Amino acid sequence: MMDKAYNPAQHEDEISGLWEASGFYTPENLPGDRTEPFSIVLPPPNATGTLHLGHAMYVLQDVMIRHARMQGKKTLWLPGTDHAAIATQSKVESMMYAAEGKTRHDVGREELLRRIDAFVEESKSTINNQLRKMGFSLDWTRERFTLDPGLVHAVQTMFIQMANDGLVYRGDRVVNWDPKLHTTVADDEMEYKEEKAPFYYFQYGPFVIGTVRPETKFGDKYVVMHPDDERYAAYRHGDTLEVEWINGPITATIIKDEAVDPAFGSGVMTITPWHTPTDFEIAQRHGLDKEQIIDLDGNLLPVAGEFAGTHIEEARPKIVEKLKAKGLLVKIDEEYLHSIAVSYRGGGKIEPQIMKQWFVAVDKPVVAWKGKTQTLKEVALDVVREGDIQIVPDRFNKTYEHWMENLHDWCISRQLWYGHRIPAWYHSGDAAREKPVVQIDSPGADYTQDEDVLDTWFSSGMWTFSTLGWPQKSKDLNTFHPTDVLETGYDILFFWVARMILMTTYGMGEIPFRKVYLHGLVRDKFGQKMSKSKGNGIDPLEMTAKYGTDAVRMSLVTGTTPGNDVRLYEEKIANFRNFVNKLWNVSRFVVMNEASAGEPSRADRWILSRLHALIRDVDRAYADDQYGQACDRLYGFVWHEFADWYIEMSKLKTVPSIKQREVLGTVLKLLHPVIPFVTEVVAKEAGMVMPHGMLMVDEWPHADESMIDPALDKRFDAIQQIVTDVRNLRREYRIAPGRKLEVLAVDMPEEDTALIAHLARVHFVPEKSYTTAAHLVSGEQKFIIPLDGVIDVEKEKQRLATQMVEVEKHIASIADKLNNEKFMQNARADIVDQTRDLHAQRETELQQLKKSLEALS
RNA sequence: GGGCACUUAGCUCAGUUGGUUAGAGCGCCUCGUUUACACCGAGGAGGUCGUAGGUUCGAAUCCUACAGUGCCCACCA
Repeated sequence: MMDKAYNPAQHEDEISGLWEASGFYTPENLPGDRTEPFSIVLPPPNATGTLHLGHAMYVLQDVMIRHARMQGKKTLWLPGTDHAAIATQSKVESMMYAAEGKTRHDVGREELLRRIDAFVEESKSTINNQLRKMGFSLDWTRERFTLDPGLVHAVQTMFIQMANDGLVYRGDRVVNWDPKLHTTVADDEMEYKEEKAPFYYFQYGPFVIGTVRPETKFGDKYVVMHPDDERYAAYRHGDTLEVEWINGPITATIIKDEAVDPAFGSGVMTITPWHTPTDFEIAQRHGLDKEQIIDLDGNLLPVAGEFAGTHIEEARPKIVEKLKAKGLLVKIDEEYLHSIAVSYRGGGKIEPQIMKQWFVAVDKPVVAWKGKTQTLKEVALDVVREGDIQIVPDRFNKTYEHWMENLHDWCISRQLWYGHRIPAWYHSGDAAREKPVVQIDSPGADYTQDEDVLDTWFSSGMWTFSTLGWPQKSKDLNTFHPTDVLETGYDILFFWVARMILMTTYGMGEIPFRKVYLHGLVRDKFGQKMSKSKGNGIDPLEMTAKYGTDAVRMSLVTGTTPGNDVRLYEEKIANFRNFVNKLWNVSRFVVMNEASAGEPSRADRWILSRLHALIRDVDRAYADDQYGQACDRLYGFVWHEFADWYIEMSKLKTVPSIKQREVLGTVLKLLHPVIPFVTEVVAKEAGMVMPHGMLMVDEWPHADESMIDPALDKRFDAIQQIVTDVRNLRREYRIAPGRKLEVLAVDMPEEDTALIAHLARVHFVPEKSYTTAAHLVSGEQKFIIPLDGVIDVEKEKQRLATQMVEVEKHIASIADKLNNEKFMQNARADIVDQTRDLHAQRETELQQLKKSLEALS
């Protein structure tokens, strides 16, 4: 027997168990003859602990998968986790440091990796439990991890293939070095912080140069200015001059380059190619020398002379002091505001360095695509521009293109221990490590492997196909690749989505997915971003325990639109808990009532009309990726059409409603992708006939548009309006509930008046009228302008005149029948006035309309 | 500096191709316990749809400008 209120905790585990035991999460086990595949790979959460509410947005994928499964598709939703090299290693390192005061160098590579593995195992199991708890229909038999042997093999294969094609190369480039974490950091793993810092102006020969970082200036022997700068026209490119500098005289060379902004400072600068990307580019353009000034720990090198070995922060004021003593300090601007780059993860100040690193060449034409040999970048742009990949919402197309167009070669080596170790080997005789041998196994005893690991996005870039068996030509790849949708947050469009497109078009020769659906960020009560690193994530389990998984799921789906942020808070979840309970009770009512037989009533035909309109609208919403709208529509139908009217009507014994079960069954199916638990429970309780006894694999309803009857819908709108009006009338004039109220029937079929009579407890007096007396009495009279544009103005006027007479008559008649003092005195005058006003208003409208119609013709 | 989005009820937000009276939930007020549901029902108050122009018979919706908010990208020595 069904309880009065739905208790999620009582059912969810059982239902989960049922689903999993069925094996239907695995496509091969699905019933029926399914040929059309539908696949999604789960964006792998980082194996760094637990999931937060941001991850709960995965629910959209479950909605898509469950929907497709009910449509009879061969559905695969593949789960897995990401080793997230830098995030995981730094998390374990900091836990280790906090607990034992040990660093990775104290325990060594092997022990650290052992600890990380243990931590990751625990994380994975926590994460998987959370995913199960959310009711996600993931195929656990295909679970993957980016460091699984198969995936390691795939990553190595890809690296080697790219190296052979010349797409992966080793070179000296400026990289973002994090002196704290001792690794390079990707461009998009940095963030900029505003900082106020003293800006120093120094005399450099005849010039004045400005800098916030005097400690980098030791080796500056190039002085650069814009070629068109009139002030320095006397100096020619390549001229040399002697200048007095920090540690004595130096020979400076004049360089003219357009990168210099003449309007900034003096329009002259000296450059430090080793530690500034822009300077590096200038140096490359002119073939200038580059010299390292700062070491990897942030200490000054011998070039600094007396300052060698000093940390830069410590050295800076001393250098300024020295320059001042030499009379080279011109002035200091203390209010200078500039932004400094810090590492996303560790928060260390980024120090650009020239280092030997591995790169992916994005501008090298080696990718065979659509019969042409193109660059990685060109292909990645092409697939989006040509619509092979659709980005939802499409405004992100521009963002994507802009980013892709400006992409530089991608640095993929990281000085970490955890991750995919680079399959490159150096001979002991090659001290400079300039001739790496790229292959999986060691070429021999004289070789040592590269110590670095790959950027974690290198392996996650391969996620759609490495998980399906690549480089083997597996059956899964054949069936499920390209995947149908990639659903993820817009915040990792660049990090991940773009890289998947680069890697997959090259590696597979096909797109990774047909559609990218980007959701917004889930923000907390205060609009704060819930992020992996900030640790302000809310535990989804807490909410599911309190309000039920369905309520959490629905509150994440309803009211969300693609690409827009979602704010989630407890009241919202509570509201959907109420909805779930409403559905439960509607079902309870239906189940408790014997199904009646006979001819469908007008109410039956109405609810079926509404139901099929609902299916149509939900289908449209799904097709347009408007999941929020689908939910909204379902919410409204269940509560305000099915429960408030149809069920209420069915309580009147005189209005048989025999479609209760049918409607309920359809509604359960439509709601199942969003709120799978309660719908599954109710379907069982209601004894619905389902394949394998499970709603999960039942058929998605089909919208029969011939069932939709707009005239009937309109009629019922009117009926509902009249009932409401009459109820108001009753209240207004304090007519006792027991007392019958007589109103005029208006061009209305017997069936309708009967319904109104019951719902509003009125007695109808048949009489001809333009509209209903109930409308008139409650002051709700409205004139509808026909939209077909065919209006007989004279006839309409005539009609209005007649109506005025009728109105007077009606009012007299109603008043008599009501026999109510107050009504007699007040209402009568009011209504007559009101009707006159409307009459006048209508006249004006008609004149205007006439004019415009004439103007048109 | 470049780009994108947002601005609708007290709060959080829907409103896709312009079209009857701009919606929902929460909150607030009134009434109500008729056995599906108080995790409820009936009703109500509350909106110059950021501002100013324009297009149109008709604009929250399209166009222009402006203001405020948020985000992304780039970054100057």
